[in-house]
Amino acid sequence: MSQPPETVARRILDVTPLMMRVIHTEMRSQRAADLTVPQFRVLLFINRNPGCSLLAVARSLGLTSPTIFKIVDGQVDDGLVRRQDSSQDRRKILLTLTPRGQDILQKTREGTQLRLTEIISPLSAREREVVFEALGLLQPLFLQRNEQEKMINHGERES
Amino acid sequence: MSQPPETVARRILDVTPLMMRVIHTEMRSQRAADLTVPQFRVLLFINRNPGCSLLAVARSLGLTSPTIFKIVDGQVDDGLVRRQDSSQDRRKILLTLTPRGQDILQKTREGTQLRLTEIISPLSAREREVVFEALGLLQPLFLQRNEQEKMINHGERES
DNA sequence: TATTGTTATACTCTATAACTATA
DNA sequence: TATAGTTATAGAGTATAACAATA
Repeated sequence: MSQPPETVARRILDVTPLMMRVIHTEMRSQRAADLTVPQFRVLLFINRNPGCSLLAVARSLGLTSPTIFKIVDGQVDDGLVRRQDSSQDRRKILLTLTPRGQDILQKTREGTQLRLTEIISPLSAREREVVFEALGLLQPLFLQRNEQEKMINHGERES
Repeated sequence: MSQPPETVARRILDVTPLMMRVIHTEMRSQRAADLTVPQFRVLLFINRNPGCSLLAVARSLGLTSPTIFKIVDGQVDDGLVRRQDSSQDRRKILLTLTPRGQDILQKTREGTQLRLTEIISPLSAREREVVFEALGLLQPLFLQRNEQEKMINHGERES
């Protein structure tokens, strides 16, 4: 009845890329305002953490600062993100979403969510409950892992 | 108790990129033979379908032929994939894994699976069962969706 | 010295468009 | 005419290395 951890891990490895591919395709479609997944994630973080720094974004996404710099730079050009100098610590910048950025974020989220809703529509109420619970179990584990990898990288850089 | 489809969809959208990020990082690490996720998926498909054509790979992954061509071309250069001309239909090529390709695929799969196993180790037996069942429910839905999108693209191209 | 952001460079993934060879 | 593979081109994501400004 109960699955060994390796079997569950294998299934995560099989299914996650499939889901990611669908999410990616939907976000690039015109319906969802044509964001890439990393762009979407950056907007999401800034929306949840207005006034955050560039490095805060990079750390939360598990990416490097040049990577985030380029993405944010493009979003500033596109009028989605506002970049201000911090008066507290003049090395830092403060990132916030523009109204347009908020709008695009919401449209993308709604569009993608709608598509995912269609895809899972064959599930019964009980099956939806199972999926919901499962992802709720996985979320903190993978969040924590992202943090740990960040710290490991930090340690390696300094050694 | 039961979650509406939109809530479940939202959670898929929240959690999938987190998992994908961990999978990506693990595959790029030296432990797992340094493949990208698309490279891994190509090797996986050829391994399951020896003698397949380039377009078969592209369709199964939901990507275009130039994209797959470049990935496969690099893998042929790296000695992971063998590309032969088909004697039946001389437009086609036959793709197979070399022993080295099989070896790298297995090492990558094992390494990534091991990392995922570590990450989910806090789960109880019952929780593992929930995760396993949930992903088993999602897999066919997202597989089917990939196929549908492929056909939609086909239709649009011909119109 | 350490941190924050930035620039330079290089590589991979991805798509569209256009092409060749074959059916 | 249609299909399989290829090439050219362009844009986005990603990392490492090196740098300037600030703390």
